This record gives sequence, structure tokens and C-alpha cells, in this order.
Amino acid sequence: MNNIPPQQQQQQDQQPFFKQEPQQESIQLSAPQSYQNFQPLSYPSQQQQHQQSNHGQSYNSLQGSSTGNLSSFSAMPSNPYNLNNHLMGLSMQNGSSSSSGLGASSLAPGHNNSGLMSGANSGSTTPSMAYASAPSSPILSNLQYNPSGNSQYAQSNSNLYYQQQNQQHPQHSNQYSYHNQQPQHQSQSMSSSSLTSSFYPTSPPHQHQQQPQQNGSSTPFSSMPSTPLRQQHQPPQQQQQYAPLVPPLSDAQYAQYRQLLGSALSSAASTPYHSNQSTPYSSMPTSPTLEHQQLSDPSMLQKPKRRQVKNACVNCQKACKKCDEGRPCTRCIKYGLTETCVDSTRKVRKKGIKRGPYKRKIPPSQLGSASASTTPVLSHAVLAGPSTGYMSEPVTALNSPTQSHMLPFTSSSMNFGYNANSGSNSGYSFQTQSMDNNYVPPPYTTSYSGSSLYSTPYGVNDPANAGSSSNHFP
DNA sequence: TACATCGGACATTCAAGTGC
DNA sequence: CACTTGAATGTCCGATGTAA
Repeated sequence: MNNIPPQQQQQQDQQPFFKQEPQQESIQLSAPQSYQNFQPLSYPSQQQQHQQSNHGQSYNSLQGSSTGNLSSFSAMPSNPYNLNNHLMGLSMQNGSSSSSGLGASSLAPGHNNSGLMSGANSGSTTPSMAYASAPSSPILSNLQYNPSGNSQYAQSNSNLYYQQQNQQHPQHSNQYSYHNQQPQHQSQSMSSSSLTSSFYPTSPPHQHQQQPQQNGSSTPFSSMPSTPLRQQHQPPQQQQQYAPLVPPLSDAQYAQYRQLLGSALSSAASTPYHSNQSTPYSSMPTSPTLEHQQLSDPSMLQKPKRRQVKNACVNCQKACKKCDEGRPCTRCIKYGLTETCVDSTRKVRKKGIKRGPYKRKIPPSQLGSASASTTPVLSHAVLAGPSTGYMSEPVTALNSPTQSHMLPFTSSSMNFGYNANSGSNSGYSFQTQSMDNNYVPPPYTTSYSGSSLYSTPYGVNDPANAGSSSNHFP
């Protein structure tokens, strides 16, 4: 995955993601020659300005690393001139915009592996992978953290191209900072809610300090970078401080960009995520020939996965607020509930519940013969159409006017890409069988409950009555 | 503006089911 | 018996309401 020595890797895994590296640790990236030749105007001064701010957040110096888990950064296209790169300007924010969004637990002391690879995914074989890949592209050095808290994950298009820099949310600072307990890091408290990164194709990589041990712990996806695409959209200050590495788009180019962007957005809304892309945040095609594929790849627009503690304290549980693994947790400390901050008790799962037959994947060895339709199952898959992957119903059901295969997605879920291993029933779980057709479903009944569609395996209670969120669509 | 409340989206767990 | 599946269960986002 990366080239760091194991010891160094371990160290970085134990470091908080937002650690600010001492400046002497900065190293030069091996940037493309075109970058190396580039001379910035006055980037360092801006960087210094941020480092001196009261709220810290000097993440403008936080660079994409060749070592860390900044998978969202690793997704950066390597070609800054590629128009598609600007899609990364789709500003994605951490799923939590609240003050707890950063996940205090990820910054809490004593939590090794805090953040991405820690905690709840420990028993899983794959989910964390999506966030664990190590970026290697020199272009990553273009990455900067922007402390602006303005961006929302689902920004309107009008906000995609320009994100005002250097804005901060003063009221949220410090509340979840653990920097006091981590003196080895330069103390730059941060507001979790106001943390946003930006991707500046206009800033020269070699002028930025690199984070040699970037720990992708808490929220590398909390912020998909936003891109000041057009020069006229940038604040004057920034125009002075950054020389354009990427030439301003012409009107025609901009129009094309908007068109392509619209295509990407609509694709994201309607296209199931490609199941084979197990690391949606880590692998971004860089070839120009893949431009359209990039644009239509919803993975680039994905909302970051929410992480949660294994066991919230009773106070946070009651308040339905984010907890951390510290006891007392950060929230209880904040509200003076330290004495009552104890782990909540969990129910013991009921046993002996009969479950219906499961959908099974077709082994890869049998995929080759799938087109031959040698089995009824496979021919059903063909009949049901390539978009489902799952066989919707028995053949006898295909003629039914109420069949789910009349709908774009007939089966229980479509996974947007993460959690590829779990068969998760999470809300994003639009599964990806439509791309690999690996699943062979059992016979299904299809029913509607209200506005939701349920595809229920025989022998399984109707999920509409089960109180479960699985197997239904919004 | 801060905080409380809470519906429901999202994440995780783990027993049942499956197949070698 | 390892692996998969998916319902049960838990977490907590974010909208809304209320009080100061």
C-alpha cells in the first residue's frame, strides 16, 4: 500500500490525523517537472497567516502525504490540467456538521489507532480499506486544509467552484480539542465542525510542507476539496497569493465543465456504485481517457462514512449525541456530567430466531458460464435485466404487473461502495450487484409499504413489519 | 445562541444460513 | 467450520423547538 517502514507506519497510525507536523519535518515532494518549475507568488505568507490564527487550523500546510491514510487525498487525480480534476471541487464535508463532527474520539489520548482504522471496524475484513490507502501522487501536495466551515456536503452547484477561504467558526473552537494532552504536537486546536479542506490546483506542491506521517485517522473524508475553478471566482487575496498553475478556464471550457459536472451529479443520483471499486476513496483514475468515467463515478461524490463508537455513554446515548471512548467522554466533560459518564448497557441479542434463505454470490469460477444460461438462475438474471444483478423473481413472476423488476433497482440494497464485505443494510446500501451480477437471489416476494419497496425472501418476515431499515428504499 | 429533543439515517454486531 | 447474510441493535446526524 505504501512504502513507509512498518515502525513508521505504526507511529503514524497512532497519531491524530490533524496533528501539525513540525516544520523541520517537511520534505520535498517529487513533483512533476512542470510543478517544480513553477514559482509561487506568495504562498508562504498565507500559510504563516494561518498558522498564527487563534484557532489553529493551519491545515493549509497539511499536505497530502505519500504515507498516510488520507485516502480522500489519494483520490486526487494526478493531472491538474485534467478538467475532471476539478470535480474534486465538489466540496464534501464530514457527515457531521455538528460540533462533534470531527469525532473527539479520534483525537482522544490513549486511543491508539484512533480514527479510521480503529474501533468498530476491527472485526471487519474490508470496510476500513476504503479509507486506508496511501496516497502517492505528487499532486497531493496541492492539498490544503481550509478551515472554512461553510461548505456543506451537498452543496449547490453554485458553490462548487468557489469556496471562500480562511473563514472560521469561532464558536466551535477548542471544545473538542485534546491538544493539551498531546503536547508533542504543535498545539493547534481545531473546530471539528469548521474543518474543511480545499484542493488548490493553483498552488505549487513543492512550496507546501508535506505531512510525512499523515495519519488519516479521523476525517480524511470530512472534506472533499473544493476548487476555485475560475480566477474570477476567487477572492482577490487569493489571486494575489496563488499563481495559476491551472490556466483559467475559458467560457467554453467552463460550460463544458458545467455540463460534465451536471452529468456526474445526475449519475451519482441514479447510478449504483461499482462494486468492484473496493476503495472508493483511494483509487481515482488518472488517465485522461477515463475522464468521462471519472465524471460519472459517484464514488467521487460519496458521502464519507460515519464512524461511531462501539459503546456510547449513557448521557450521550440519551441525548443521541456523538460520544467518544474516553470516560468521561468529551461531551460529558463539556456539560459537567463526568460522574455519570459510564458505558451504556447493551441488550443481549435474541437467539433462536428463524431466518430465511440467503442470497448467495455466484463463485467467480462460474461467472464465465453465466452467459450460457446453463442454469435457471442465470437465465433469470438475464431476463431480469443487467441492471439488477439479483434475480428478481422466479420466471413466473416476471409477468406480474406488480413486479419489482419493473423498477430500476429491484433487490434489497445497493451498496454505494463502502462496506463491501458486510452486506450492510445501511442507508447507503445500494448494493453493487448491478455491475458484477454475482448474486443469485432466492425467490422473492415484492411488496410496497407506504412509499417503500420491499423485496422479501420467502420465509422472512415482512421487513415492513420488522422495524428494520433494511430492504427498503427511500 | 446554546441547548434539548427526537426521528430516522447510518453503522455495527452476531446468530442463522450456506457451502465446501 | 469458515464464510456470508441480514435482522437486531446501537450510534448519532440534523432538523426542530425552547429558553436565555
